[in-house]
Amino acid sequence: MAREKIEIERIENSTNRQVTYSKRRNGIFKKASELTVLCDAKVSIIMLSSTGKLHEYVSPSTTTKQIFDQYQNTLGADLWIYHYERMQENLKKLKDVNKNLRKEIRQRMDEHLSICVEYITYKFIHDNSYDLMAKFDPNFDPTTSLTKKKNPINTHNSFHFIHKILILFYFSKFLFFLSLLKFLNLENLAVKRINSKSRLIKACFTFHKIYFYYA
Amino acid sequence: MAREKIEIERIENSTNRQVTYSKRRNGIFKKASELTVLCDAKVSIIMLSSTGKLHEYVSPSTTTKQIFDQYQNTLGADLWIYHYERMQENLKKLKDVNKNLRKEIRQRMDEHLSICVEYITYKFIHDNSYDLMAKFDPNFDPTTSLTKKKNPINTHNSFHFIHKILILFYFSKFLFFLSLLKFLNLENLAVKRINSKSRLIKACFTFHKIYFYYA
DNA sequence: AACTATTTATAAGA
DNA sequence: TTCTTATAAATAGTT
Repeated sequence: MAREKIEIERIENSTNRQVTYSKRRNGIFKKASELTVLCDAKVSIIMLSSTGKLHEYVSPSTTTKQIFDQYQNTLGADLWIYHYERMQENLKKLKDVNKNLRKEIRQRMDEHLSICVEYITYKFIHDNSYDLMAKFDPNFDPTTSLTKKKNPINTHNSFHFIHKILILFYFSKFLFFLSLLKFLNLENLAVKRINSKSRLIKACFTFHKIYFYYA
Repeated sequence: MAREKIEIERIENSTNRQVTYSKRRNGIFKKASELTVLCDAKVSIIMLSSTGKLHEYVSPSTTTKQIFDQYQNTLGADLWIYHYERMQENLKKLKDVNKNLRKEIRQRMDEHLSICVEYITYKFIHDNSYDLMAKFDPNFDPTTSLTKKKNPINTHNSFHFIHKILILFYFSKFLFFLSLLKFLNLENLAVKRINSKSRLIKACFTFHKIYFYYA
């Protein structure tokens, strides 16, 4: 469209190419502008020159991003938005899960504890209670009142027996703790604490000492 | 550029407008195509007609999205990508936190348990042990061996005393459980379980019954 | 969709 | 870059 007809092929002369780029770019933008007005259309043009420069045209009253968004929506191929929204959902779900986890730690601990305590208690009592009762009194009768006979404590015969019972009393508690620790997989802790002579195992040691002293 | 010159203003005749839109659209796309070849440029054109239809031109060997991405990068105003990446980071962090939380539940339970058991054990023993010892034998001497005197069980005087000791023995364990439950804020659980007659509280009831029976 | 008179765009040169 | 201008290309109105 000019002094000479040119072939539509890459212009090898760099200067010439840039001049043509500039002229034709303006021509296209002008045409786009006219189209916008004449036909009430919206146009977005992005151009990247061979030198890496960027030029854009966008119809007034809109933005390149708006038009690109509408382009993607219309195509229904907005993988970006798809992933973005999926990620938002995942994020929300994870936040909720996280919150619930934190909230439920205490609760789960309690549940676990209650089961442990219930089980080990039942087992310990079941294993030991009636045996002990029977051991010391095969004819044990709960209807017999102790209050009728008082203070047999000071008799000589009673003394060592009291000691023995007390030792069993403490030792059974010690065994109970060991069972509890074992059940809760805290044996190693117990061993460690024995070595470090913490309060718990100092107490256990006390029992231990008494028990082996008398046993 | 034709039979008549037209003013650049909205074409009111709808048919006319659509025809012009079609012709000029093709003209622009052709020009863009020529520019792409002549000047080694990349062009993206999105057009939205007044009737809502979408048409696009994009230089061969690229995509509209690629050009739009480059447009955004070049502008340095890619808030979308910014948010997307921030969200990816958050997602990763949350996943890690979540994983660690799950992993640490058991550990924390154990830690909590060990502290509870240690504390309540120490406290119970500290509060009760020596009092009980002293109560039954103010002159209690741990160096005295019980093994020297055996089987005082069958004496009449011993019988009710044995019962009393046994009751204290069980009751102290019962109290210990109550203390433990209370310390672990499981009192309500205990009450509930009593009502539902579970194994744990059946056992506690057994102690309870014995205690009040003799007390 | 094709035709064509006319306008518009632009290649080369300044 | 801009201006000029000869000429190619685009297109408005018509068929």
